[in-house]
Amino acid sequence: MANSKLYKGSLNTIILKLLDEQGKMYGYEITQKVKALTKGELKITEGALYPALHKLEAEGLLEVEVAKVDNRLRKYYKLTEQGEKETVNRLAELEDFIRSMQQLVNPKWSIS
Amino acid sequence: MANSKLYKGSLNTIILKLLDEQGKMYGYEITQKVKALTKGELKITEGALYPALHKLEAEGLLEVEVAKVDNRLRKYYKLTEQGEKETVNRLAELEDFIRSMQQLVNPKWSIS
DNA sequence: TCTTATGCATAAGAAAATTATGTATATTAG
DNA sequence: CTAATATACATAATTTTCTTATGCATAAGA
Repeated sequence: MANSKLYKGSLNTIILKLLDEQGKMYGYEITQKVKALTKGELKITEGALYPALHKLEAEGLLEVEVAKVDNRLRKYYKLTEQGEKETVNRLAELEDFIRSMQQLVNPKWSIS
Repeated sequence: MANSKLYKGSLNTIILKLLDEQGKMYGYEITQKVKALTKGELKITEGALYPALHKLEAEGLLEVEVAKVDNRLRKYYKLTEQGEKETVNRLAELEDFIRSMQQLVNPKWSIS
């Protein structure tokens, strides 16, 4: 994997953002969605994802709903009310961060 | 600090990039430069910076030159030949990463 | 029938920060 | 004059957040 060491710290925000726009998602679905959106550039490993989901749930930002599809288990996660508020803050922070990174690595880029 | 948990993994590349364009810099100067470039958004802590510089030096990407200015010590770092090559690769990787993050958090943004 | 895909989970270890110190000199403000 | 801030380096303890390696189980495709 190319960017294996790069996205530390932003995984939680990515999860929140995806749930915010998709309504509800299950773990495996999240890994596939990220892979698709970034054209394979970013791959979320299960070892990172599941603990992250559990932690966000423990923090009260997510809630779970278990479903059984095709005899296989799925755990759908969605934002709680508190989760929606936090998503706004964390997304703003992440966007600022991305802007800052751009400023550092390539000041010629502009955002429109 | 706002983004304290966000820039993990990219510090090394930021250091390399700055040294690439500035020629040589010393540690404290790097912290100030990053603060200035990002308008205070990103603050590199000394606890992160100095070990990172030492590690990059140990990897053969940086070389040091000690100077005394105003009776105070300064350690100027600059890229080795190998460091310049690595900078190209790591910068490209970081730029890809930034693009991917944008794709995830704000697909409406475009880069020009 | 064997591999790949789907779907969850956790444990061990590594990487990369934060936080808290420590040392020392120079400058600025009260 | 003296206390606080800025400059300049460094490291140790701890925490956070990943990677890697497993493990279990069902479904689909070659």
